[in-house]
Amino acid sequence: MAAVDRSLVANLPMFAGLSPAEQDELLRESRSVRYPKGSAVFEQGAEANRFFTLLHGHLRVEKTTPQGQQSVVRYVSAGELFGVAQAMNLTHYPATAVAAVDSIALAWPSSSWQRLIVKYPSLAASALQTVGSRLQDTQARVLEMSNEQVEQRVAHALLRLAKQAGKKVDAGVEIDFPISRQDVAEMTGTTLHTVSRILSAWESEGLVEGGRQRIVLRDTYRLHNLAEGEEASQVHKRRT
Amino acid sequence: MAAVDRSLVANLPMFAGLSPAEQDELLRESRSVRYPKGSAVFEQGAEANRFFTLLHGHLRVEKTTPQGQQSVVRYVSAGELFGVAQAMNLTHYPATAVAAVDSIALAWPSSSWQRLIVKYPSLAASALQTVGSRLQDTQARVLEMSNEQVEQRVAHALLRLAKQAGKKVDAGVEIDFPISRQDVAEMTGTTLHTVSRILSAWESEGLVEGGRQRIVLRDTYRLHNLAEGEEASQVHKRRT
DNA sequence: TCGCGAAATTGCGCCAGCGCAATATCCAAG
DNA sequence: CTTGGATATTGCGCTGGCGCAATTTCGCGA
Repeated sequence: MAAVDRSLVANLPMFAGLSPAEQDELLRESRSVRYPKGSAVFEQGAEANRFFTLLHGHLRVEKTTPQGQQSVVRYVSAGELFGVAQAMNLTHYPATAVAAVDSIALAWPSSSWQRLIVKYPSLAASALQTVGSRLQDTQARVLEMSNEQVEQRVAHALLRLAKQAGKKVDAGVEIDFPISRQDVAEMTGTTLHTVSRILSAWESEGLVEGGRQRIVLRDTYRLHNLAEGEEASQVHKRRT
Repeated sequence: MAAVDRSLVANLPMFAGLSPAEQDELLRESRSVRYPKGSAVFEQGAEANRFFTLLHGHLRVEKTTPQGQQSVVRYVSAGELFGVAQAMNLTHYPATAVAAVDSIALAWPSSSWQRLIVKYPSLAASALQTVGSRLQDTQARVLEMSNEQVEQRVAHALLRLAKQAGKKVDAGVEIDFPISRQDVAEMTGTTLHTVSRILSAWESEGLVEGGRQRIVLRDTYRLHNLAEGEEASQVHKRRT
């Protein structure tokens, strides 16, 4: 597809440790693809015939149980390697990736994976690290869900989102893509109702600023305290 | 240490795809270490200076939060590669591994990892697959904790344990290592009280058979139903 | 064999958070 | 501008499962 210049990708993790010539060659095997907001990059259960690096935008990765319940697994930001199912010996994608905003990704055929990692061992290292840090994150989430109250989990989730995709604005740090209360609920294992209540309470305390599909963190310090359980906020105590 | 014969390890995942000579060489770089029941193979936060393959026994991998709450991350069974923190670019172990029974592991110095994966690319593939399937498991757990009731989660946990470390006995399938109610609670994100209540209820329905640090599944079929939420058991309805 | 400590059981009361439902608000399409 | 659908807010009642605590059971070491 559209030719992508090496300079655009040279500092992506996936291309780290490769010579310019090698980077060019790797690039030549890829196609760049545009994904309009709301479209799926791949679907859970579909054959895993490509792997990707996100050049621009944000993806929401979600998983649906056989019973039909959905959860947001994570968000992918620009630069990340994703869809490497094949590398873990999965023949099918274990989740669905949907563009949260208009996005662009580089795609390689999965069939090249074996050949590529032999030729460029740093690719395997890159993948291992990607998968490893995802494992860390996911385990952290399990710990949170085991040991923390809903309010703390929501605080953690927002802080993580802000870190990963935060944009500085006057009011504070804004999550750089549209995200609904429902999405946050699916990330934290609760309901949109509870998330809405919590955010409303926080808003009235000046911790965050809400909006339709929009969240701005105004006081990350206090949110941090909340996340660590150092102080409970007043969600349930009605103002008198 | 004690010389380990190639024939003992040839069919471990880690040694798959290597020639006998290569297997021997890999073996020569390792030491085999005995871990008596209750002893730690490595501790969370310690420098990750070795990686392992478990030859015999079972390990419990647990993680403690800064606030001091503990969770059981998983159990390691014989044959598995573990402690590969270094491969994911972690300098310290993210969790503690404790021998649930007397166990034996092969240990390599982490410093060899880089050299070994260059020499034996199949090692990287092996690690990638190990980490990948752990990621799948962990994500499955997140889904469970988001969408399922405690009872279903406990059922899932037991079934997974039985699959991984089940020993057939007359009464059914027994988990092949000592496991307390507390352990199950820490795997499912609940309290030992609740687990105890659930197991008691199940016992009186003939689903399982309990004991001190001992669980036998008697009716995996009905447990499966429970796990999938097809039928709720009668934990709370007292018999009249 | 006894005694101690870990493991397990069980009753009771409470409350965080869910389910339900009504309403409000916003955005995009026509 | 209007309409319809998605998104968000909020009140109310209920309950699953936790916290607390008393008691029992079991296995191990002396």
